[in-house]
Amino acid sequence: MAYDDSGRPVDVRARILVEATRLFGEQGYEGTSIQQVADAVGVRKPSLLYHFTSKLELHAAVIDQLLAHWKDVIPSLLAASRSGHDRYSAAIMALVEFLQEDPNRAKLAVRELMDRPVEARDRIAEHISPWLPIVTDYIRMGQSTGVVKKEVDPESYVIHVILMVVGTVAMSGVSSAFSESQDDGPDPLKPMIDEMVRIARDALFVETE
Amino acid sequence: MAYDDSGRPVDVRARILVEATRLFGEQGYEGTSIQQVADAVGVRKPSLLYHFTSKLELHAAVIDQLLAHWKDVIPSLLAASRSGHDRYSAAIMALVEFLQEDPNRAKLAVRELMDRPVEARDRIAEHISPWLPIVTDYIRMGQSTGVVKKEVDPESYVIHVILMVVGTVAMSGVSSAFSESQDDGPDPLKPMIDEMVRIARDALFVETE
DNA sequence: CGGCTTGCCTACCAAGCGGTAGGCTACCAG
DNA sequence: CTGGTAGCCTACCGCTTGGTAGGCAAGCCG
Repeated sequence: MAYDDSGRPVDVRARILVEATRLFGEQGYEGTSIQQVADAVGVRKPSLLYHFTSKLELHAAVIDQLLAHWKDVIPSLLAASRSGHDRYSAAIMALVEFLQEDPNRAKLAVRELMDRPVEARDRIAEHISPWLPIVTDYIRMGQSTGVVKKEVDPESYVIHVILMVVGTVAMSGVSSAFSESQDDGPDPLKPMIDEMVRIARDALFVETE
Repeated sequence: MAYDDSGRPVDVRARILVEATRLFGEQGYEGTSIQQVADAVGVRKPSLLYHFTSKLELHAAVIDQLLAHWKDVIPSLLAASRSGHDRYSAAIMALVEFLQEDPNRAKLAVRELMDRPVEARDRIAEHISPWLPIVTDYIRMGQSTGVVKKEVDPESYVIHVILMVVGTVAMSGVSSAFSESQDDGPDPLKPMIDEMVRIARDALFVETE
């Protein structure tokens, strides 16, 4: 894919996808008109509809692209999480950073889960569930070697961690409502993310103090 | 407030609020037309607009009602969580049950946080933050008596737990995508909720095995 | 050259949106 | 009985929506 001087894709179709992802994430599918997307890209509405014959097709393309991104990131996360506390934390941090690159990814995912639960469930079953056993098997292995708490329900645990990460990034816009005065600094989300990693770690591994 | 034989409010205004809460939760604000709400209630659109002079006012009323519910529930949760592991778990369960009564409460809250982060932040600061110190002070007290882990960041911890509960209920429609075959039974969400309570507990209290 | 395809455009459409005007009925107070 | 108000209605408004028809310039290919 080609990019221009300011890092945006030259290809109009790709630029439409970028703006649609952003706007769908910020405002939701129903809250975004294809006119808005066209304006953001800098083309007329019928030109947009030349590339994506309907709003629904545009939506499908946005989701496909998001899942394609996931497919790239997941294997590296799996590789990173394969040994002990530190690398496990690093894996979660990598997921956080992937989502924080563009917080609309997280928002978009959350919206999708609420707006189209049935379709979202099917897409999860197709694209994400296949690698779930890799993680849960590994957790069970840790349980048998005594590294991981035996009370952990592997499937539920993994889902909760993912939900917590996605949720935290998606709601980042409101996090400052709680920590009243200390909202300065470059990354006001950092204490939240640190605590999240700690929760996930403490709930998984047996104490070794 | 008066109710008819099937438990629905007789008062039209109250019935509009019930249906609007449901539809805004299921489809979002932009995804719901006042025509749909009117149809669900069984009145004409202008009749609805007689009770709420605009769609925005209807939305504000729905959110107000949700917050009023919260205000009733929070004190009982606080009272329940005041002593040890078991009652802490019970408090989380009470919150889960409050949200599960009508899952659209959770969905609505999540949508609000994403769609209007600024306004949501203000409302949280007004209605919910006042209660936060009560919980965090109690956690800090537990830290000084050695019951609660000293690494816990009280503010972040509480927010994560709330986020996890609300998120789990809001996404309940897709949870069955992961646990493939065992989705039978009366409450398929139960293992998820049990694991959530365990995560929250293990991340808070020091181990006493 | 001539024809075809690609990519973007102007102009337009029916349908649905949030909201208003104004009329009708039932009730309640003077 | 009379005037006012509450509650709901039919009819309508301007505007935006997703989507279509069709034209026009540029480039590719025989």
